[in-house]
Amino acid sequence: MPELPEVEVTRCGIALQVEGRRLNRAVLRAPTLRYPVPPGLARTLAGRPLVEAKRRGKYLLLDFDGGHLLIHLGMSGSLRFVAPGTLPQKHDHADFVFGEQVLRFTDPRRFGALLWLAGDPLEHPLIARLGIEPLTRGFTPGYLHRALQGRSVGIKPAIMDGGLVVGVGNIYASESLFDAGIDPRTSASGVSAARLSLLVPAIKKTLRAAIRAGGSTLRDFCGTDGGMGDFQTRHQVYDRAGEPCVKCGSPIQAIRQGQRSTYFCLRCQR
DNA sequence: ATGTGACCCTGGATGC
DNA sequence: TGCATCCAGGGTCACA
Repeated sequence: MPELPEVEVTRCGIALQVEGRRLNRAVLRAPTLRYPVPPGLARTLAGRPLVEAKRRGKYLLLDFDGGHLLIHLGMSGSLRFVAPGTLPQKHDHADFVFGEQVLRFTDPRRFGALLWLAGDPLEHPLIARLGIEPLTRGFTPGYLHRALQGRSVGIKPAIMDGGLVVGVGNIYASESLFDAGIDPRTSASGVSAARLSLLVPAIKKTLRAAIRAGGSTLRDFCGTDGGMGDFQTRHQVYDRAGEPCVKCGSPIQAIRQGQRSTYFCLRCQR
């Protein structure tokens, strides 16, 4: 589920609910997710105030007094506030208790991660090599043009490469390329500067729209109901194979690129 | 350095 | 109903 917008909405909900509060207790039920969960993590966290909830790419960085809790949601992870005393279900791997607020980590596929970083999080190997944040001023057509020099891979897998730009996942890569009218199979270095000047705003627009839509359900996320809403139900191409293109009506194509599904319109994307 | 594929894990959908 | 197969929004790693 989680692409950058959902991670950002999650970060925002955590900031609103528990930033500045003390974590009384953590319950870790899974010894291993994508990586081993540090054995002493619950003890490490107990009693520390949460200074700030940050995000880098799809990584959540919860800055506690004296260290950083790094959380990645993987493909199936989520963080929800649940009422105290709510019984954990099968895939509820962690609870972070802030007084009456219980933040619960759920991840059926266990591709997520919980790590404790005592040092500078920006120097951690998982963070250090990440590319630029797409919603910053530095992410420009010129930046992307330089980053794609000499890259022969398709433009779609290229913009999903977290070493170039973070947070553009499989859904929004297809959506952004549709918005910009670019064929996802075009080699990355072969996309003209003029078209990159369409693509960069398209990526920003797509991500911002998804965050806003998620933001409209923020109260749900912050409340007890846990529903994060359906801010990704309005895809133009993703998961719409064979259905008519919203612009021209021709059937949406589905192909595989690098073991991932890509959706696009043959007529609108060249 | 870049590109490709395997792999991590569980569950849901589909087909025989 | 049961079983096999494939697919899924993430990312890392080994290897050509």
